[in-house]
Amino acid sequence: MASHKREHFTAAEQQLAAVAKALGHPARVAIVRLLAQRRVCVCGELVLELPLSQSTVSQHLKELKAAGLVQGEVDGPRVCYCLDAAGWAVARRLFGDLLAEMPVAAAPDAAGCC
Amino acid sequence: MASHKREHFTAAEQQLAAVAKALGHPARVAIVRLLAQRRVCVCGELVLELPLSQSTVSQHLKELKAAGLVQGEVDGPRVCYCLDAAGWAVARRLFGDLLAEMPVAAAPDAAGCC
DNA sequence: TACTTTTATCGTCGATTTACGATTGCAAAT
DNA sequence: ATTTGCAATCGTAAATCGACGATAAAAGTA
Repeated sequence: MASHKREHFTAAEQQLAAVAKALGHPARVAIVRLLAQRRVCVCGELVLELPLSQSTVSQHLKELKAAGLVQGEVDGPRVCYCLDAAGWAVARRLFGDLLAEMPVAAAPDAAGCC
Repeated sequence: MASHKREHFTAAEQQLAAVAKALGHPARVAIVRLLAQRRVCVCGELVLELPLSQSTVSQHLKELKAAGLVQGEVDGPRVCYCLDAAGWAVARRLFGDLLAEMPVAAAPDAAGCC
């Protein structure tokens, strides 16, 4: 249906893109995994585990916070970072909805494009 | 570049980041959804559905192809794009593995960070 | 107060992304 | 062979990203 161009993308598309973008860097994937394993929690410990400088890690944490995947609470002189369960619930829903629309490789070749 | 702390990131982390990055733009999310709905299939039709120029859409398709989520087969003068089921299977596994590590909001507050 | 520790922010740099119009290439039709 | 139509690529410009060192801010300690 050759309709007119859409002014914007849907809210779900933009939210999903935002979360996916936050996970679109190996360092940020590594950070959330480290936080999930509870092996580390404080920014300084993350720096020790990652091949990045302190300022770069802090920047990645800022982006993960902006995406709602991580939250940090001040604990004295340091900051304790942990995963935001609510944010991950949203991410689960968004990715789940998208993947539900996508093809399953039931048929081996299954291309059958057009 | 001058990184000398630990090893780099795992293969899974890099693969996941690559797929997430490909989905990290609303236009690319919209494209795969349009392809999934089978409403459109050809580049030109995608252009009509999106608020982007032909060259920009082609560029997004190229990135989705590079990420293994889309494949295009030449069909006469036009190109028929379709989702790559194998690529989506990989994406499912990568995201599934990551989400399996992430917290579920079972416990309401559950922060209990440190 | 002064000092230390920890993290956030600033400023900068190069690389990449995003977008576009214009051009090229390719396959079918004339 | 020429024309037509669609898609990929080129070239370019603005914006963003990713990284770093340096510096500031905040909190505890001496």
